[in-house]
Amino acid sequence: MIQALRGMKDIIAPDNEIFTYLLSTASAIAERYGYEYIETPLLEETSLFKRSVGESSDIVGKEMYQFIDKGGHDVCLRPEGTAGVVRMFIQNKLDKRGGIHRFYYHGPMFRYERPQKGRLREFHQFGCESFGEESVYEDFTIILMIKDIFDALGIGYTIKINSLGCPECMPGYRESLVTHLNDIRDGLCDDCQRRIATNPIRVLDCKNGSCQALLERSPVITENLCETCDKDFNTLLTLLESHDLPFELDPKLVRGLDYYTRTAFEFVSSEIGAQSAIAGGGRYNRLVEFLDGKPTPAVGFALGIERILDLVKIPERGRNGLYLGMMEPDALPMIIDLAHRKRKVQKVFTEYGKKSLKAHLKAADRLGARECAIIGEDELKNGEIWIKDLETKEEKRIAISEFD
RNA sequence: GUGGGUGUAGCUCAGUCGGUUAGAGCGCCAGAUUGUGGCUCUGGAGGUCGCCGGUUCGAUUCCGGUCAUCCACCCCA
Repeated sequence: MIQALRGMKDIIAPDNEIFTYLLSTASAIAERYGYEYIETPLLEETSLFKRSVGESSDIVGKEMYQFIDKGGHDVCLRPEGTAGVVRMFIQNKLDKRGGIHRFYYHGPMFRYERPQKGRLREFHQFGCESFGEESVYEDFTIILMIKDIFDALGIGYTIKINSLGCPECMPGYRESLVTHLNDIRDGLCDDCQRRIATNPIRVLDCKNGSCQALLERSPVITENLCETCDKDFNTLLTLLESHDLPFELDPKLVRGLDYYTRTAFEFVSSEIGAQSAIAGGGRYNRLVEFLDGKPTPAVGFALGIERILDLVKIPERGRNGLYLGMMEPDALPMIIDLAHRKRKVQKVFTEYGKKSLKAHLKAADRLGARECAIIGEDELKNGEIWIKDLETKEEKRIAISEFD
């Protein structure tokens, strides 16, 4: 038997309904915030991710589905969504056009990891990217939008937030951090010793207990921000407070992707196991420039659909649709015609086989239909159809021509 | 990449200290006076006991390998 590849899942009942409900809910909210739908290719040139996500990241270093295509091009399945949207933004010269551009997207992402709860090799994200808006109020608004989405889906969360500074304050901080890290170098794990050279900021969120103990006296990023970054960060925190958003400061929150500047945040849930980040994002003012575009401030986020699937509370849906069946084979053509007519306005189930009334009712019930309409011997003779409302139990018999 | 758990009916799981026809609940199908769903009762269908190999007179059961899956580390949404 051929089965789906490791870490890849079919989205079937009951998840399929939650999946589409989630997407339509999130999309509707994004639209209200002025975002427009965008779709970008699943396959991109590998260098796009090397330059945006960062070669030092695990995602690019060891988790990409990367291969050489028949034309000899180094390509890979996208491991995340932001890079492709930024590429699209630049390629279409939207950076030169100026103004504000806001996009939302959703679709599959691919990372070659060991699967576990909340972590698949093919998984789905819903994300938003806002280009051209420098104001920290945009950072806040995007967080507010995520709140609206999770509230609409009935999902609880807390927010972890940090500021990673900007080109003005980050280099100075990085330098003092590296100095400190070199002092404690011998006590750090192998990974961290390597990170001092490649990406010292990442040492901060090392999960190794002994590293964390040594890091206690290391300089704190939020205490070393430049005036602008500090002011913005405080504005953001004040806004979060005044809107009752449950957040906690986390100076060790370093987004795993290299392109973030200033605001970095993560929405976490305590109900879903070790992979607790259900959404993450932040500001990435430098990324457009890194990818050869005109410097453009940007902020965005992505949420992991599979991670929140079990948390979504979907509104109860009652019986819906019409079930059509017959007890006399001669009536089948009428059923087919009627179904076609009815489908212009509602959901219709048709049964092609001759069945007892009891079997029809049972089938209609199981399908969740609201009405069960049957043509039997008597009805066929009189050009009528028998209809029962499965909820109110009301029954009636009317002329087929008048059934509409 | 590392560690641990699990693979028996469509689903959730029992069970076999190695021995004839491998079980339950749910689900499915059919009946319970002829054309009335959900509840109840009765009956029925459905399983190469993940796969390969070893030990044995004999393996679903023991051993090894393999694959899959789950959980955790790591990583991240």
